[in-house]
Amino acid sequence: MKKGHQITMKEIAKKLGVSVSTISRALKDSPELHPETKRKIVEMAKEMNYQPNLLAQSLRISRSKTLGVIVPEITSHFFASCISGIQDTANKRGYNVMICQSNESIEQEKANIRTLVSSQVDGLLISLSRETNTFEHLYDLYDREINFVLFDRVQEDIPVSKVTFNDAGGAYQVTHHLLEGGNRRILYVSGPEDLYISKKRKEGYLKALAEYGIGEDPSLIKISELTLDDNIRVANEIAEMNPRPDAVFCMIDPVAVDVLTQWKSMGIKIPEEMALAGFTNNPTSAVVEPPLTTVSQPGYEMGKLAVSHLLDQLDGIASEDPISIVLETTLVPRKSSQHF
Amino acid sequence: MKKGHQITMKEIAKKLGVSVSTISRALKDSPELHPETKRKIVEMAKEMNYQPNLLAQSLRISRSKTLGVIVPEITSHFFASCISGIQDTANKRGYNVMICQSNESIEQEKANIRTLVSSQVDGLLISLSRETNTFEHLYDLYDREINFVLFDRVQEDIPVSKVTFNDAGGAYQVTHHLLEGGNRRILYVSGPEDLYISKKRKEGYLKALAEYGIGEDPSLIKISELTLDDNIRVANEIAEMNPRPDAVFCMIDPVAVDVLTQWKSMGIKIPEEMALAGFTNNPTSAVVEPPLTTVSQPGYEMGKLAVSHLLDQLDGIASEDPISIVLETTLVPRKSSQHF
DNA sequence: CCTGATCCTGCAAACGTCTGCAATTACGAA
DNA sequence: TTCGTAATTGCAGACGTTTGCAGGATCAGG
Repeated sequence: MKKGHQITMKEIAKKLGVSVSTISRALKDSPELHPETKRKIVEMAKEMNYQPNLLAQSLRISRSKTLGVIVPEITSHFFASCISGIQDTANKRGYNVMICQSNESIEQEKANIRTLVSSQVDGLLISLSRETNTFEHLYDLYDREINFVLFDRVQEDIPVSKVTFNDAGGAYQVTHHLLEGGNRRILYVSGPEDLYISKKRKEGYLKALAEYGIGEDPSLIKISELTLDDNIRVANEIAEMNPRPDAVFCMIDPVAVDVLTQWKSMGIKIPEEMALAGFTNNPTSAVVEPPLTTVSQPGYEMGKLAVSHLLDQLDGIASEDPISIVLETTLVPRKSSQHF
Repeated sequence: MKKGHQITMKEIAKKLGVSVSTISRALKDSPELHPETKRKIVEMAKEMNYQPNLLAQSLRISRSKTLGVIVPEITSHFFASCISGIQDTANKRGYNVMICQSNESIEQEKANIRTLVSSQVDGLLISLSRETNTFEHLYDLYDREINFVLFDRVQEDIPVSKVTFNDAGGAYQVTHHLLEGGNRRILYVSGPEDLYISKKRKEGYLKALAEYGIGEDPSLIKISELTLDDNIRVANEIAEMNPRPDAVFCMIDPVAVDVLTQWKSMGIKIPEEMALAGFTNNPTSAVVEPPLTTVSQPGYEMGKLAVSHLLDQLDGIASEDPISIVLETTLVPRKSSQHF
């Protein structure tokens, strides 16, 4: 199987004895062309199965009609949903999408940015990696006036548009729910502390506690590296606490699921012995036993909004000033939190 | 924020008072250049933060170093894993990847092919949509000598390379496992009959039965459209059967999970009343209660192999003759199948 | 029959890069 | 000093499109 050969305008032109410019005009339905000529060309193009060379086109008009997307990992259901929303919306508006994953590595993230920029994408949608705690590469994009929008895992200070969930609000909802259920000693399992969502969700957690007159108790905050091993470590540590907390709120569902599984293997009964809750509403959370109380974040919607705003910026519809879009989350109460 | 401006070779050339061709040669480390000139240029390029315009480059050499990927849906964990494998491997070999989803629609699939071809991808990796039961668009690619490889959801007759799982083998494994467990009346929940995997898995199911001297029983085969509603319908139908089957083997995990959930809500005990098994080993299957017996398909590996072979073809390393790579699956026995 | 307008089409340059070839310079040897 | 050769650089055309401009044809009106 050899390198496929694509029909070009030149070949259509030769076949019909007209110039390439005429072909070009015919195919974009220019009004300054004789209808008959146009008809013949369009017909011939279809017959020869002509497909425009987007590369050449992009080069000429210096717009690629392509967007770049960088997510930490595609295999996460949440990010996959975001991507899905981005794709569908971008396609509807005539844009293609190049997707990269940083695999939670800042170096990979930088490399992704480089290739996407080299590929002349018209704009970028970025969700930062876990490792990303320095932001020169983003400021660099900013300085070069390359359009981009941050979503979900954002950096707050940089003056570009961002789409986030109301993470603090979601954490507040779930903590409040646990408090209402009668739980008072509520433990928060956080991710690494410099993560945007770690901070925000802790904020909401503390706010809910405060409303019940409960102050921050360092012994009721644990930090996991978010790996399976570390989640198990945390689960074990909690199991050994004396007294144990009434309830445990994990920053993300996978942690809660790992903790739950570990506890089940130790014979700890949930929710009888402790209440448990997560965050994100992964598909998994609905089917574990007991079903996991969590907070739902519509990823598809987030992707859609992020890309819509980026395209509005590119098309000059949106104002040039960066905005911050905050999506609300919804509490999904399930059996795992029915402790009392 | 205005359209970002990229540094070009021309600007470096002007700044240094040399020609563009010299810049080009310096940047690709041509040996026919004075070392000193080369050094100066490379230095200046770095200082000005020059990034090559991949579009122009691709146009010039008529190779885009980009591959196109089409999957039915990104949000499926299995396909996300494939994509991940494809990405990592492609990047390692200097290729970029454009990902599209067909959303299980043949029209979308065709549209995806069109845009990817227009984008001058060097090759395609395609997993067919559920709707795809006509294949002109693939033969068209073939006729135009565009390299592509089919994976997972393939069409058998078309003379291109394919990467699949031993679906029949996997179904055999799981059916055999159920038989060994003492089950005899084993019901198979299939997907739409024209689907490649529906057929293959049925094949393995029947083969295992045959080895136990059991023939095909049409009343023990149900077909689901693979939607939630239809899975529930099937679950109900099975529940109402009299006598019920000993065991149920679902073509894919999500069906098994839906069925399980429905049965639990009806108070049917699994595996006490019936054994249950799925296929694919989704993350969900490990955490449902009871954990679901299934067959694991390493998607990351599949993606890796598919893209490796495609790149080998492109680079002329692999023979031009299409090959068929078949990956073996592994039985993952869990509690849901411990009926007797 | 002339003039001007209108309609249609082609020429050529441009987008940014690569590369065969020609041109220039430098250098050593005779 | 004069060549020949090698080393270094530039020119120009190409990849496939798009588009401003100019040119040719046609036509109507005077």
